[in-house]
Amino acid sequence: MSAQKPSIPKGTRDFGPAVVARRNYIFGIIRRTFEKFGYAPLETPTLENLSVLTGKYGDEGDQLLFKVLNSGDFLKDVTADDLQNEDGKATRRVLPKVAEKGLRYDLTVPFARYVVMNRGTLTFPFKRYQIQPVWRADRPQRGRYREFYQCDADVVGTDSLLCEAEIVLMMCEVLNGLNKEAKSENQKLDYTITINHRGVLGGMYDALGESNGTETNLFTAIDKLDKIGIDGVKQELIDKGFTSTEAEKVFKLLYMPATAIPSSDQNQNARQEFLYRIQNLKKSLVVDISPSNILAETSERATRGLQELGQVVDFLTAFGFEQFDRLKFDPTLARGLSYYTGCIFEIKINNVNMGSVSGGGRYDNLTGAFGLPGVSGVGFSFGVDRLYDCLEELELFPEGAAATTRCLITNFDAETMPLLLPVLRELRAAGIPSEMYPESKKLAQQFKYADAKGIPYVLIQGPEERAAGQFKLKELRTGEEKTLTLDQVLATLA
RNA sequence: GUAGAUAUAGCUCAGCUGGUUAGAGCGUCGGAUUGUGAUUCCGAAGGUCGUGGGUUCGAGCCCCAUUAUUUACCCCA
Repeated sequence: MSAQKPSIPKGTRDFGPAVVARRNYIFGIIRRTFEKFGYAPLETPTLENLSVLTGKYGDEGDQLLFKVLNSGDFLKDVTADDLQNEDGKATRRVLPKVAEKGLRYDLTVPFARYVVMNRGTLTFPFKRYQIQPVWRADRPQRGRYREFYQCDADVVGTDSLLCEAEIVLMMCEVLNGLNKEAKSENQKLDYTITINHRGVLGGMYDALGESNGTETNLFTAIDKLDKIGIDGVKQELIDKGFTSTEAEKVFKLLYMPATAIPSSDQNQNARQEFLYRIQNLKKSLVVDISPSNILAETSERATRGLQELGQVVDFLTAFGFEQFDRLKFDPTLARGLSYYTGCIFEIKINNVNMGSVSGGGRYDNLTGAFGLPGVSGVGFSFGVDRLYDCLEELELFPEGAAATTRCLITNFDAETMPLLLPVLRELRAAGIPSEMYPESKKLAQQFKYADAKGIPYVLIQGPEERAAGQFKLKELRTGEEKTLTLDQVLATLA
């Protein structure tokens, strides 16, 4: 029997020590930001009941769920009739009988489930963050994995747009934090936070009047504007049942001339531009709504959406937010998840070819699916795996993030090694991560070990040093060697 | 689900029009240096060329199939 070649499922990865250290660096910045804004940690099970997961992400989402086969005789409830596939629905019939659990697909739905199950004990508004892996049975490709981490922060139980404003603040704080290590300006993550409102999108649909195309088709088509261009979107709209007149109308609404009130304050300019665009769109929507129809109404949801976007900007201004140049209003932003109802967010890194590294939005009725209607929530999520790929491409990781051990004690021979164990204890007691090389191999080998592991210092006490009651401490980076007493060693390494 | 690309040493990849014994760099191991890494010099090990068929006097190279990986589309973090 030949040994099998080991492998891991596609779309999954091992994380070696150096990678884990750098991932923890990212997690740390995100976690500290969430906590600074008053979010409390939550963890939920890897497995959820399929009844919790299915139907929350649309038909495509259900397809991407990893289902877990029941334990034991998982075929015991399946009948011969179930397996008849003349109608092509055998899979649908059999699935609930053989699998009742699945891997979580995101962190928001488990959170909603948790909120409903614990509504009696929670204090609202409830702010929680959650950093855990999720699984999607997707086709892996650049920046897309089947197992990846999400870092969610959500608030439920308040409609206040302060939450939306704070999401922008947290997004900036995390990305600014990640840019701290940048050695030059063009090494930084050049990020843009895009914001839109589902009401604005809905208002555009309303502005078309009676149409054969569906609202969802309109949203997903214009979301692709930056990818496939005006003609591409137009074609897709027509394919999906819109008339070319309607398509033209959509582009008329999206067309927003740039404002021109230049001043020396870039932050002020960006803020003005944002507000100007909102005003502009508001006018367009009103003017263009079915002028021939006497019963035409100004779309209520559009008005509400634009008003809320303005409110978010006002809160940010009052807070003293100074990065309006990072915040763009983009009426074409749609985002896939169907449960969003209010503001929606997305972060793109402009100088790295990567999908969005963060996204989120408000959902007015997420807990409704679990029997608790009328609770509003808003939240967002960072994709750590994508952020990692971006930082790596820009070489933005701090040096030494990978090293754990600070000092290696060399091992001369089996007899004297135990005599140095008290020294090892003292190093550790002083809070210096240290290790003794476990075998009495030749020194070259032990030095190579320290070098390969990125250990900065090697401590030596051979017969000569012992006779003098001293130690030799070598700093590998410089090659410098010093003969020191133990106290001096501790002082150097501390 | 749709379309393309790739598969050769532990890793990254060369390999010409199909022609003798399969190549490099890095890494690993040994030595130069029996108390010193990285750097320098010398040496060694390491291959069923993804797998299975076919064409040919002859296949790493051409053809077919298959598997794996990967990129783009759809969708998404």
